[in-house]
Amino acid sequence: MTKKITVKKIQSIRGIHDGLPETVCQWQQVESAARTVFSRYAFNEVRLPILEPTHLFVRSIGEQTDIVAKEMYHFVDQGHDHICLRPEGTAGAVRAYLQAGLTRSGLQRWFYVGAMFRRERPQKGRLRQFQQIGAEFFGAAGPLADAEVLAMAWQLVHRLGLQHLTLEINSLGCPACRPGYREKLVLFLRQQTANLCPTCIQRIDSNPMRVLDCKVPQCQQYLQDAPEVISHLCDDCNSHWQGLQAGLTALSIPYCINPRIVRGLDYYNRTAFEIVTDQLGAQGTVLAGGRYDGLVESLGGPATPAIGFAAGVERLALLLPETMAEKAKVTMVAMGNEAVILASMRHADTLRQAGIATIHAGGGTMKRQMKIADREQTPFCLIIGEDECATGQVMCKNMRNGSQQQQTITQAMNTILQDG
RNA sequence: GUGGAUGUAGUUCAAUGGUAGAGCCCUGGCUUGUGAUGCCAGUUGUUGGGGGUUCGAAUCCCCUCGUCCACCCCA
Repeated sequence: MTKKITVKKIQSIRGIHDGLPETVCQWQQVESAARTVFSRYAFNEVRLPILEPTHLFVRSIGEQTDIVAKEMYHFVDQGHDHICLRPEGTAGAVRAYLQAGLTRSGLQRWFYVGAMFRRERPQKGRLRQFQQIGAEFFGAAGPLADAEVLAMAWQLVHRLGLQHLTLEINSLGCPACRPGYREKLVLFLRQQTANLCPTCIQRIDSNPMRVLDCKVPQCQQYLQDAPEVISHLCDDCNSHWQGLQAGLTALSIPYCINPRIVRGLDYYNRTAFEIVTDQLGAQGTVLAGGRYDGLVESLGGPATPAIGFAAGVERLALLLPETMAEKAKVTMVAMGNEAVILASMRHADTLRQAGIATIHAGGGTMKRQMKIADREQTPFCLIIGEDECATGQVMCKNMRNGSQQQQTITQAMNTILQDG
């Protein structure tokens, strides 16, 4: 008698999911679209660390942001270093750019794909470990760079065949003009305190621009007449803003102005943009980015203009049609003694080396092996028994129409390759 | 961090305090070396986990974990 022992199943961590074949297939579609599009804009891939010093994000993203204040996975390692799992990509990219001493190497166009970590409550389109495709363009100050980067982002979603997406743009001003605007906004908001939600009232002092994208309908109602950044831009910011729009128009990129776009991360200035969908519930932002001219300097480098964006791989994948994992082309069926089995293995390998994805049904009864071929949906079956083995041939069966004929392995290979 | 819904076989779902079941999947069979439909047979569960109430709990209560959705935040 054997006693059945049940072992407690180990589960993945909350909000951290496995990528199984069908899902990964979609991720790869997103990635390959990005690689194709980005390479046309001469952006080069970088692979950056997942672990970074905690301080990097405190300094760049801002201590007051939710990401840093409560969502980072951080810990002290055995050497007493403060380390965290990166919650986003831009800070690490800037750190690497500085560390490599590239500030005098002209323009740098980078992109990356990788996992980011934020300890949030999971929800549709929101995971604790998720993947971002990001792009960063260092060293270009003019609006042409903004237009190109936005165009690249737009081409990415376009290449994925996604419909019903909107590109929204805004300008956040700069350290020269934002304080003046901020004062006007605070003045306006103070007159509305009776009508605003408690969170908004709190934010009037802490971060007044965030009030603008409050989702409470009543707040939005009273914010309709709020002063907008884009009508309070300084001359430089305004000409940059106009230049961006001229660029987008010249490139025939459809966009709409959304003066409510603000940024949770502290380092953004001037151009801010998002590509949004109405098909993902509350998590409608599929790609977001903007200009961050002050970040390189604030991390200890020379003043360097820069612009970038990040796209959520899982969110984009949610918009893609369902896909099938990669299927094999041929099932190898072997009937007979060991010599036959070995011959079938050699044949399978010959096919693979010719670039034909092949699975071996593993011997056993004919029926069992044919069922495997059927389940795997391979369009062809190569059957080898003692007869075929003796004549150096295989039975090549077309599983779609049921026809079959004896052929040499080379002939069979041609038949399969011609099938497309 | 807050709120709502939810958790039963590999999977989709039944079972309204009284013996845990069905479809699909899977395995084998319906004579010899041929899959999809058909027929027959078979395997599968600490009912997420732990406590409590009860003669008796998948069912009621408490705790905990996961999932989904929303708030918040963001990609």
